Parts: sequence; C-alpha cells; structure tokens
Amino acid sequence: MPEFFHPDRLQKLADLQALGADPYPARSPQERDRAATLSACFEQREGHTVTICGRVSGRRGYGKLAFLDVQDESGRIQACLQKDRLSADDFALLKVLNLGDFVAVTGELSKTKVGEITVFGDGDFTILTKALENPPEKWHGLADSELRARQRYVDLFSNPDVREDFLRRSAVITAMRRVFLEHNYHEVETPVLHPIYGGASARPFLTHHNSLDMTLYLRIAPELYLKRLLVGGIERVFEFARVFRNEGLSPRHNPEFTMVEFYQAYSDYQGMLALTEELVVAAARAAGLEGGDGSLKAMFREQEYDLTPPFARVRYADAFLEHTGIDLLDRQALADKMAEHEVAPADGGDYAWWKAVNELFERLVEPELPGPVFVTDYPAAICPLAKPSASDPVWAERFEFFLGGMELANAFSELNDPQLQLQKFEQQVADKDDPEAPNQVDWDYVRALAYGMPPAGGCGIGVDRLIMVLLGKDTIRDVLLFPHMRAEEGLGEAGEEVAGAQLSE
RNA sequence: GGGGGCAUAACUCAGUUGGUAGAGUAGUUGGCUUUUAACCAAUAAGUCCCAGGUUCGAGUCCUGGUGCCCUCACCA
Repeated sequence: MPEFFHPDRLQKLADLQALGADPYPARSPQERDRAATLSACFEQREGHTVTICGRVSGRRGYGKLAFLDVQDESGRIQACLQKDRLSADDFALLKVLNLGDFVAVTGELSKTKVGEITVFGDGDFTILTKALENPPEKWHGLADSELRARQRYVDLFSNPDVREDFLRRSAVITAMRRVFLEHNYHEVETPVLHPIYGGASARPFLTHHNSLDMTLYLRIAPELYLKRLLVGGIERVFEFARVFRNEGLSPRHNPEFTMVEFYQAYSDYQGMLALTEELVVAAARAAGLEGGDGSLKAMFREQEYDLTPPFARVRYADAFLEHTGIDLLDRQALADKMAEHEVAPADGGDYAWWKAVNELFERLVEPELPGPVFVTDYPAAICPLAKPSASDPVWAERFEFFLGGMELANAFSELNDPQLQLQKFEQQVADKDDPEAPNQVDWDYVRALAYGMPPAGGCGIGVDRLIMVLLGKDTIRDVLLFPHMRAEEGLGEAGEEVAGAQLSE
C-alpha cells in the first residue's frame, strides 16, 4: 500500500486540530473573488476588502510575514499574511500550512513594493482543506506521462496548461451543441447496452445482464437508435455518444471515445456536409484558433491546417483517379493494382470487390488527403447504411471528412428502403471473414424502417480526434481526461473480479 | 500481437570500469516584515519496478516477467 498520508502532514493536521480548527470545514466564505477577476479589475477593486479561495501553490515565508500563491480555476493570485494585521490564532495557522492545502484569505487588495497585485490578509484566514499528500515539484510539475494520465487530478492542478486545454475541450463541445440547438435539433440519449451491435464495423465489448440472463454489447455506435427516432417523428436529433470498441490502444485509439451523431429528416448528405463544416468551424473558433484576420488555422503534428471555410470537396472516384491514375470502372487496372499491393477480394461478389478497392483507397489515397477535405460519393457496395444514388446506384450518397490525416466524420443520405436494408444486413452477417461484421440482423431496425423513415441525412464526427487537431495534441490521451490504462499495481482490488460483477454465473 | 526504448526518494533527475545510494524541489527544525523557482543553517527520507542468475561484491552485467512510451498491424 503506497503512503498516501504523509506522516509530517498527519502531524500538521493534529497540530491544526490542537489549535481548535477544523481541517475539513463544510462551509467556505459565502462570497469570494476569482483570482483572474481581481487581476483584471484591479483599478476598481484596489483598497477594497476581497476574499480569495484556492490551493496554496507557492509559499515564501519570513517569520512575521508570508507570501502565498493561491490558485483557483481562473488563475493565481498572491496573498500576503502579516503578523500585525492578523489575529494571533489565524497567524498561527501558517505554522501548520503546507503546499497543496486549500485556504481562504480575506483582506485588502493592493500591490506590493515591487508592484504585484496582492491580497493583504487583515480579516479571516482559514484553512479550508488540509492536504496529506505532497504536490509535485513546483517548477517542473508532473512530467511523467503515465503519472499524468493516471493521476490526472494532479496533472490538472500542477500544470496550468493542461487545465486550460481541457477547459478548451469543454468549450468546443459546448460550441458544437449550440450549433445544433440553433438548427432546432433535439439532444437525446439512447441506450449504451445493445442486444445487437451495429451502426459501424468494430468488435464490441461484451457484458451480461444477470437477472435477464442475456448477453449485451456496449454500443459501437448510436446510429440505429437515433434513426428509430426519425421513424418516430422526431425530425432533428443529436447525441454526444460515448462508444466502445474492443480494439488495440494507440495514440489515436482509446477503447471508449466520444462521437457526436446527428440526423435530420428531409435533409441529405449534402445538408450534413454543410452542417459538418459549420460545426468544425464553430469548434475551431471555440478552441481559440481564430486569427486577427478571421482566418482559422490549426497546428497539428508540425503541420498547419487552414480551417477557414469553405473546405475542399472531392468525389471518391476523382480522388482515386487523381492519386492512382486509375478509373474506378476499369476493373482490369484495379485488379492489377490489387495484385501489386497484395490486396485480394475475398470472393467474386460485388461487396468483396469494393471492399478491396476501398483498401486500396485507404492505402494509396487517404495519406494524400491531409484535409480539411470532404470526400464524397463512396461505392454503394461498402455503405450498408447509405442510400445509393438515384442516377447511378454504383455510388452511395456518402461523404467522409478528413483532417490532420485522419477520418473525422462519416455521413450519408440515410438508407430508408427496408427491403434493401435487410438485404445489406444479411450480406454483412454472412461475411464470416469479417470479425467486425454485426452478429445478427437487427430485425427491429428493419421493422422500424418498414413503418417508414423520412428521407434524411446523418453524420457522425469523432470528437476526440477533432479536438486533437484543434488543440494540436499528438495523442488522444492528451485530450481524454482519463484515458484507459492497465490496472495499477498495489492499489487494491482494481482489475480483480468483484463478487456480483461477474460477466456470467 | 511483432520490433525498439525507458523504470533510482513524494516530484524533477544524476549515478564513472561492477566496489558503502546522490542533488535540486517538496517535507521537518531554527532564523528572517515586501518576496516571487525568496534566502541562510540544520535535518529526515529509498523494495534502485519484480523474480531469478553471474560474481567475493549488482542500481550497473545476463535471463524471464510487469508497467509505460514509440513504432507496425487492426480500427475512428
């Protein structure tokens, strides 16, 4: 068992109690000022009595005088505690104060001799929370990337940039939500536990419901439930959905991640394209990427991306032709290329053929698409949930959005022909070679379509990856507050089977 | 899962050819009423990731394992 409770600090806590103080009072001062506000509005508040609350992040003591750095969410401000301006009891608290403790200081807002804005304590000085663990080194902060992720709470308070970045993530999501609401969308929540997994191709996590004795899957996408809502007559829906995919970890993959999916009746993939562009632009603004001239530029992996709209659009077939020199209708040239790259269709069927073509696309074309760019009109055979083009059913009304070398969004004119949908489901389920294919036909979804789903556009955006690009973070771990980690040794039962929480029995 | 790298005090890091485990910060004690990585003095603190092996002797060399990072594969 690691030592969480530092013996010296336990002694200080006892000393604090001996002074008659509560180390963990329930109440804080009713009114308090934020550090950033006091700095910004110093002229108006100078000479007035103010109160600050926060964590002590620095301390410079002089016997009868001490300077404290007090840190709240908004920033840092200095407090000065002097023996001749405080009660003897309050001044004695300095003796039992450690870095990392939370305090409240009431006093006059003024400046020191060297001009630093400072709260000169002359009213109440209280310890609001006694910390029993040492904060990290004050100059370097917490640097070890594993510790930063495992103990994000420490990372957040000891590295101000980290806190700033996560608040920017929050602002980005708020901005996207605002765009949806401006377009009269409704925010909904759909199940996370799915009896049949679908709406994407990925391996699921399994779980088990004890009293129903049934296997359930953590959702890999909310898509099929959101479209049921279109059937039900809710015309514009979105969900910021945590989804779970049972695949390897990497700088771009976490087993659970956030997608925002949205569906709009009486729209189509072109409508989704326009809205996606609007969302990305709003997100970029919220991330603070707007330059003085109104342009939006993101730096990601040492490359600059211009997010000033409109973004480029290119048809799938045109992009393929441009980067490989091959016409997608030229089967012989494609077959030659497949042989060259050791890509082989699983069988003679259309589905297998186009899957192989798409593998070429991912290998040869996608790396040439740094973005931002919309690739439109995908082969219909590999789009089981997209509506084929009326003018040429080889192509589906679908686009993907690429940025920073990653696929960030995927959208279609939603397939609403129940018979065609059933056929596509059956085809997928029959693909035994694909471990990511759905486990069974989602009959209820087919039935829902049978009642009629209005023509609609739908789209899913990978929120974490979008934020990676906007904040210039190389790894997804840096945009997730608590990225998945293996169980830490020596911390107790984490990772062990807990009675009542088994998958089965 | 394959390949490469890292693991030393609470934190940031040194550690020579294999020869008694080190510094700074944080902590503790004392001094100091305008500092800001305050300063001065004293002091405490280690499963050198784990388990084996080689050796008179291992933080250091070898084998195996664990965790993390990078990379490839799969994926968003």
